[in-house]
Amino acid sequence: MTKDAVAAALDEIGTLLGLQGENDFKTRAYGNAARLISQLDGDLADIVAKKQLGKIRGIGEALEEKITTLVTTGRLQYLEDLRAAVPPGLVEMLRIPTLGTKKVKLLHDKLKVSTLAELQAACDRGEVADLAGFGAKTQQRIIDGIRFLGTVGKRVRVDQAALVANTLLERLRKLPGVIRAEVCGSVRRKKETSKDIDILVSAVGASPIMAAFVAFPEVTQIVAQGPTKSSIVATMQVGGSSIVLGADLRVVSDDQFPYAVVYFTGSKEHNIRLRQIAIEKGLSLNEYTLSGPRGPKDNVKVADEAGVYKALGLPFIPPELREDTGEIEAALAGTLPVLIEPSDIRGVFHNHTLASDGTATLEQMALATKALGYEYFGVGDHSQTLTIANGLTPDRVRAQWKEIDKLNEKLEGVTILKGTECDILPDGSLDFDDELLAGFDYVVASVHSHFQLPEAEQTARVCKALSHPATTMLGHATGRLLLRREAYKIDLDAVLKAAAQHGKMIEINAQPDRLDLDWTYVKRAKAMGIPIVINPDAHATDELALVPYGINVARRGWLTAADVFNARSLKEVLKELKRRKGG
DNA sequence: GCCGTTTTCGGCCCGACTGTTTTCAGTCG
Repeated sequence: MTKDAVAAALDEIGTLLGLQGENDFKTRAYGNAARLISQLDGDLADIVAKKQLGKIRGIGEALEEKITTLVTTGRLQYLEDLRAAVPPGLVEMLRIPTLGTKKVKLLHDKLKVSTLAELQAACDRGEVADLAGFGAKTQQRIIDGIRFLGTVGKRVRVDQAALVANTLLERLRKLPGVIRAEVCGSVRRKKETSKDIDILVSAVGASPIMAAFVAFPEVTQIVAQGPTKSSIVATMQVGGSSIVLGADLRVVSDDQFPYAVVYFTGSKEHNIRLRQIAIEKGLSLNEYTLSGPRGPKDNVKVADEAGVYKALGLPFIPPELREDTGEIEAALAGTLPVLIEPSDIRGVFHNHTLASDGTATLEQMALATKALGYEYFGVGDHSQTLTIANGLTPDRVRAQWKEIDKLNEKLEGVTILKGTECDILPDGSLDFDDELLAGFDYVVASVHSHFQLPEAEQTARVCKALSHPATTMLGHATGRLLLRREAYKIDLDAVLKAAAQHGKMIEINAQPDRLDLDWTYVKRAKAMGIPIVINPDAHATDELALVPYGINVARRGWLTAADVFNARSLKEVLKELKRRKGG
């Protein structure tokens, strides 16, 4: 059973226990364990086999036993019993905003509702409003919640969230009285998807800002509006589709801003660790202040976010690392990585031109690459089998090589590299013969077909492609399309092992709907010494600018410039590619 | 459920907002 599957099972146990009225701390322990497992470094099966699970802070005897059973047998009677005892409709009800486990349990116990339809009917009859602790407004919120389930509360991609967040941020910055304003939350931590937007503002007076905020043209619903906090739903139309996303605004005084920006950037788990460190120092950290044991007169005053970390005895921790996956320990030990920056990138390898399914010529793409300040443009058009994307036949490949040689004589300040995005065929072989493959500067091997293979076959297929001497790097390792298509079933830990064994690189595909390899595996790949390549997979000149989305993933995966192959200069890249070809 | 320089019990981060109460529980982050 994979980490994600184990984590999902633990999360489900926590939810089901909550719906049975189990105490919050117990249910939270399961949720916490789910997070620990999903973000675990190293191979879960190994850790289980070596009985090392109990050493993880937050996993005790009971969880170790349940996780071990899940990993070794693929099932857990305890979970199946819970599923049998709790109607699945109750879990669905939790997706309604303002409904948590306690209210759902009460609705089920008192009104005998077990499905969304039954809950809707009970609301229509006015029965919910009559329940103790409920009322007319709560009933209306539930009715609205059921109606909006399809749109509000869904996650959106980071590029979409950033667009809405920055639109609101720019409007806020123009308001009179606003001193500092920042997007916080998962958008600032550069997570691949976001459930909502958090914006923090410091100002002299909060109420005019709140009033202006809820009246912004993007605001389609006001969920809550208080003196310092408001929640709204924002809607924006982009390219024919609409983005619907919740946004919270908090307004604080300017001396509270540094503490608040830490607090609202999160993650929640990171904040809890910071608060514990404060307690160990006899201090108390909340979103407004860092106070000492004798109250306000002991308050530690700082000017900015870095000052908060310094006061806790820590170096500044970049937002991308704030997930409580070891960054606190690294900060305490002084071993935080110097994360890669967009400006470290010197070129790109995986891109398409008009020759396959791109929209620009080789020359246009190369010049656009140069305009971004890069030294090399690697073309990686599709290979012959991928006819739907106009994959290149061997003859067309040789013609493209000639064109590249000509362009390289003519162009200044940018060099075109001869690459291919070569299909990994169902049996794991590559889509060109060895002689042709040897003529490329490098080969990006990718899966574009047969996504439904059983996990063992899919894994063997990709591992075989990685063992091919011509393969340089693996493209989009899981084929996932965020929020649209699941990753194909594959044992990524086995793939990483194969890459390490054969000395191959792995791509971070920077397309915002891919961001594949996922950051949790990027971190593990680094630990295994696997070089990472950040590729825009550009099909048009403007898509070359997607590289920063890949940088986000690299930073969340703790990568430094030294860990990323295309942070190397053209000279170094050519030397390494030549070495790999045995020359 | 977990955890331990208050160690096998009794805590577990903490504040804003809402809706229901008339002092607080639930939800959310």
